[in-house]
Amino acid sequence: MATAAVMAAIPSSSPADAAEVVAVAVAVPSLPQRQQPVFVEGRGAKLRDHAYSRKQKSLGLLCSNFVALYNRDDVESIGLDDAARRLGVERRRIYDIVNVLESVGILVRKAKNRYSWIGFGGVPMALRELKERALREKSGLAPLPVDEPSAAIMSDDEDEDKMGEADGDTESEKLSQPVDNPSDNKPGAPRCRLKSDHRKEKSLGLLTQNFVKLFLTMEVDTISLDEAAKLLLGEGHAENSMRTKVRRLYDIANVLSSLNFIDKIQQADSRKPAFRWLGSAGKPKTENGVTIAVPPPGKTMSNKRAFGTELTNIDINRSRLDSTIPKKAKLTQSGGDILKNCKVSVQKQLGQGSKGGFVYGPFHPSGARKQDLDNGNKGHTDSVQNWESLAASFRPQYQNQALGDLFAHYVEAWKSWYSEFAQGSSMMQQHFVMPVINQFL
DNA sequence: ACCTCCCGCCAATGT
DNA sequence: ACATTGGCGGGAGGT
Repeated sequence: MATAAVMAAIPSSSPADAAEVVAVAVAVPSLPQRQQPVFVEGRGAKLRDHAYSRKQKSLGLLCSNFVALYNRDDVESIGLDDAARRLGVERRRIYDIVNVLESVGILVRKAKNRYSWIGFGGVPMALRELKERALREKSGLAPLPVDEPSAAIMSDDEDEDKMGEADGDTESEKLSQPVDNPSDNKPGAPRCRLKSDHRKEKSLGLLTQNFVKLFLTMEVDTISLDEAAKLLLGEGHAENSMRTKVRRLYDIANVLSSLNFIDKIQQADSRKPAFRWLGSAGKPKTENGVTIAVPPPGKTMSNKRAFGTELTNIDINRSRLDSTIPKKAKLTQSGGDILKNCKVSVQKQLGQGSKGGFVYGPFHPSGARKQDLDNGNKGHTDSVQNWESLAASFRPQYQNQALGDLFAHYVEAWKSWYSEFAQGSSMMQQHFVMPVINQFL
């Protein structure tokens, strides 16, 4: 029975598809050689010319290709089918990629089968959001309701369900246990939106966010996957669910790794592999994951990552920008378009001056050119670069009238978007969204 | 032998 | 009823 799966694994893609993949890879300006799609020689010989290698199918590589394919000025909405076809993978895999990209703000779901490319510029805000939420949860403060909008970032604390598990196996529950969400139980909880969100509680997107939260709030910037799994899961370690959780974390780690959010390292002592958050020191990854030391200047192993720590240096005064928040607007068509257009314009604007001068910051997409630091005026952008400065560097560019106009819409879109899941606690948007946006205006 | 983690079945959701 | 999404874990590749 199960053999069918095994058999199917090999063929998987028709020669035509393979060709397409190659084409994409080649077409991409400069994919760092570390994850060249086509062939991974893997220094160990043993791979016959025709050999099938899972490395060629890794989520990380797929993510790199995905980014390389869509991280450009003219991308508009992304169709899942199209993506799958062009990348030569089954649809299922696209969901994996898209889910984590969305949870870190690089994409937004626009509609069924449709996503909008936000780009790396959307990351700072998403992470800030995440961190805030994480800290809030940590301090036991109200969990910020939030929900839905395709957007990511939904609350949830140490999702722990299914602790107990007493006695032997009995995996009885499974799809039973209405369980709703234990989280979100503040006094006078306005509304329990459970609705059997049970499924969502385990979504890859949520898990991704929780994983990232770990880095954003931990004192150390390194963690092994099973430590993470242990944390993310209650301590009610159900050896079984633990294994599954770790599997998922591997998936996530691989794509985050390909985005350079994190990288795999060898824990100094225990030899145990672990992942390190590359907060503000994005450096091109090397060959095959495992970083070759060369920590950027000022980077020390146990040095606590202070990413986004200074998110408070942003003034809270929200200038005019009347807060009418007209309607809800789910950031569907119109909203998304505005957003997209704005992004395109901005990038265009920024890019025109010095080609390749656009800085992605620490999370420099692996597919982007790496000599983008050549513009001397910025100085050494590498180590100093962090999202805050990235945001700051944007400001001067927006003095342009037309852009300013565009931004008004942009702001509007974000406002309504955020108000959507900030319903109830509008303070959130004042604390984060507004300040950030104000910076731009 | 253990670590990684791809693959695709099939249930939950959405239209 | 059909189409999308995507949890899940078997089990094979990698080391």
